[in-house]
Amino acid sequence: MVKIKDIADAAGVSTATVSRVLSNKPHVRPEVKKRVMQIVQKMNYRRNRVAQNLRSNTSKIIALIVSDIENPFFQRVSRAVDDAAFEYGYSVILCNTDENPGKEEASLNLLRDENLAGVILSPTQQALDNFREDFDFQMPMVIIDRYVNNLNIDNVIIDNVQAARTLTAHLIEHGCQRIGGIFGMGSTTGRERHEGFMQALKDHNITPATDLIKFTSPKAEDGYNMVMKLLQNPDPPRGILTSNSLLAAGALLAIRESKLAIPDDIAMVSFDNPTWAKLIDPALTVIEQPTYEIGRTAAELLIKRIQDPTRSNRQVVLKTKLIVRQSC
Amino acid sequence: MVKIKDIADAAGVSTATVSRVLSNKPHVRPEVKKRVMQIVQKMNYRRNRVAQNLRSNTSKIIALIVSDIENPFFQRVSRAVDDAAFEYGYSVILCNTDENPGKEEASLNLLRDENLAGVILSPTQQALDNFREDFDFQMPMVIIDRYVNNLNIDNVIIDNVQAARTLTAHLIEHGCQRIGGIFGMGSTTGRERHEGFMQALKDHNITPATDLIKFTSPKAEDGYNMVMKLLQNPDPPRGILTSNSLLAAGALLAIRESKLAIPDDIAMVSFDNPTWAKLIDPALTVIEQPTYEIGRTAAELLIKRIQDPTRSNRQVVLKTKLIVRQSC
DNA sequence: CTGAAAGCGCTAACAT
DNA sequence: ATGTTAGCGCTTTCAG
Repeated sequence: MVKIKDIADAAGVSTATVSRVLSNKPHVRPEVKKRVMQIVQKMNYRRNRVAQNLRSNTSKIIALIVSDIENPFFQRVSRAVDDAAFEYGYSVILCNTDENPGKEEASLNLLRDENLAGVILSPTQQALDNFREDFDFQMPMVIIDRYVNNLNIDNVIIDNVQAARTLTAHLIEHGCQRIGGIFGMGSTTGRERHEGFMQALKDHNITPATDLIKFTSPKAEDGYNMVMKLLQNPDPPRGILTSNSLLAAGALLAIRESKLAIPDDIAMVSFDNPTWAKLIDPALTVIEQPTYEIGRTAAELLIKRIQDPTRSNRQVVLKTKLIVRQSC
Repeated sequence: MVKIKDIADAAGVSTATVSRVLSNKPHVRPEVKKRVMQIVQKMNYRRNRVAQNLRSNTSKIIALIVSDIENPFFQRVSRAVDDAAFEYGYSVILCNTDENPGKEEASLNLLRDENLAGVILSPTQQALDNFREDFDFQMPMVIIDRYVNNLNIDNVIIDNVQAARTLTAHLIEHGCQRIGGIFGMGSTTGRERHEGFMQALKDHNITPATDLIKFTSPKAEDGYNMVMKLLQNPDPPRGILTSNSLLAAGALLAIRESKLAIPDDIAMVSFDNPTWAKLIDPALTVIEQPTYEIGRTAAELLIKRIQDPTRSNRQVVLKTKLIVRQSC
C-alpha cells in the first residue's frame, strides 16, 4: 500500500508538502504541485481516509437513516440525497431502522463512532422524544418527514394537515359520507394526517365514523387486516383514505378480495404516489409528496450546517399535489 | 470527548489493560475487568472506531452495493443482509449505483479508502469485465445476482436459464405461439433469461419472433416504450415475458393504454414478485426469486471470508419458484 | 514556500 | 496479569 511518505520521497519533498497538495492548500509552488500530482497518478496513490479522519477530525460521509427502505417514498428521497451529496463531494450511506428504536440507536451510534460528518434522519417516536427542548446531538442533523418540536434542529416536512384535508375533501365531494381512515402509527405524520382528515369532515358537517378510523403500523399487511375489519362492519365505509402507499396496497387487496368495485361500491384515496398507483384499475387518486425535493433540500441543509455549524436553524415546509385519477 | 486514557486513569490501570477489556481479550483479572467496565459505563465512554481501525486495520462494517435501489428485488436482499450482518456484529452501509459505472467506481473507492471489511456487489457489466481471470480486488467480496466467471470470487445467483425456460414454457402451454420478450440490458441476468426463453421456444418447436424480442435498460419507462412498439407490430404478440418487475410495470401500463385484455388478448408473465403483482387485476404470473435467502447467503459468505481470507471460494445457486396467477 | 516534528486515539509487541 | 512504548497514516503547528 503506497502511502504519503512514498510520494514525498519520490517527489523529493516532505510529507507536509504532499499533504498540502492533496488538500489543495495554498503556499505550494505550482511546479512542485504538478510534480507531486504526477507521482500520485503514477504510483496510483489513494489517501487513507481513516488516518485523515483521525488526524483532522473530518469526514466527507453523511448518513441517511430511514424508517423503511421498502417504502417508495424513502427510495425517492434517497436518490435525491445521493444526487445532492455527490454534487458537494460527499458520499452517502443508507441505514434502515424498520421503525425499530433499537436499530435506530445502533445506526446513530455507528455514525458517532465512525465520526461521520452528519445525518439525515426520519426518526422513530422514541428518538423524537429525545430531541425535545435542550437536547443536543453533537452532530449536524436534519430531520425529515416528521415534525420535530426543537428549534435547534433543521427540519424538512410537508403540510400533512392541509394535504389530508384536501384529500379527504375530495373523497367527500365525490359523495362519500361514511368514510374510513387508516393512519400510520408511531409517527407525527400519521397523527397530522388524521387531524387534517377530521378537519375536512368537520368542514363538511360530517360526524366522524369513529369505528372506521384506525391507527396501525404502516405496512401493507396491517393495511389489509384493518380494511378487512372495516368491511365487516355492519355499516361499512363508502370511501377509504390511507395515509401511505403501503397501507393503500393492503387496503386495495382487501377490497379486491371482498369483491367490491372501486369507486362505485367504495371509493379509495391515499397519500403517496408509487409507480403502481396508475397501474391498477381503476388508477388511484393520491396526494403526491415532493419526494425528490425533500431529499435534496435535506441534503443541502445538512451540508450547509456541516460547513457552518453556527448557522441558524430552519424548518422547510414543502407543497404537496392532489392527483385525481379514477378511484374517487 | 472521553478517551481510553481517561478510563485508564480513573480505573488506575494502563490504557493497554482498558483496551484488552474492551476487546474481550484474555489475561485480565475478572475483578479489574469489572471495575473498568463500570467506569466505561459511568463515563459513557465510546471507543473511537476511526482510531481503532487505523491502528488495527480492521472494521466491522460491510457494504452492499446495488444497481437499483428502487428495484424491490434489492430491497428484500438488503433487508436480509442487514439481518444477517447484525447477527454477526457487523453494520451494513448501502450504496446505489443506478447501473452507472462511474457511481459504482466511486462506491468501490469509498470502501477501500475507508478501509471497510468487505463488500457485497451486484456489479455493472464494466466491473464484471474487470473481474476476469487473475483480477484481485484486495478486499473480501461477494458478487450477487450476476454470474462472475472468476474462480476467486464468491458468487450467489439463481439458475436464470432454467427459470426463464420454465416461465416461457408456461406461456407457451397457455396457448401462445407468438411471444414477445423484454430483457434487461447490461447484465448477465438479462442475457441468461433470454437464453432460457429461446430454449423453451426450441423445446416446443416455435420459431422465435425476433422482431418481438428486445433488450433494454431495466426500467419501467423503457418497458413501457418497448411494449408499445411491440403492440404496434402488424402481427403483435399474444404473450409477453419481462425479465424483471420494473419492465413488467411498464409493460402492463402499455397493455392497459392499448385497451387490451389480459390474458385473453395478450398473456403476460414476468420475473420477480413485487407486492403489487397480486394487487393488479388479473394478478401476475411470475418467477419468484428467493431474495431473502440470496441476501442472507451473501452476507454469511462474506463474513466467513473476512474471518478466513484463505477459505476456498464457492458459487451458490439458489432455486426459484413459479407462481401461477391469472395473467397467463 | 517548505520541512521537522508532534500527535489524533488506539492497539500490539515487548517487557516486567 | 499488567505496563511501557512504538507507531498506524495523516495533518498541522511552528520554524526557517
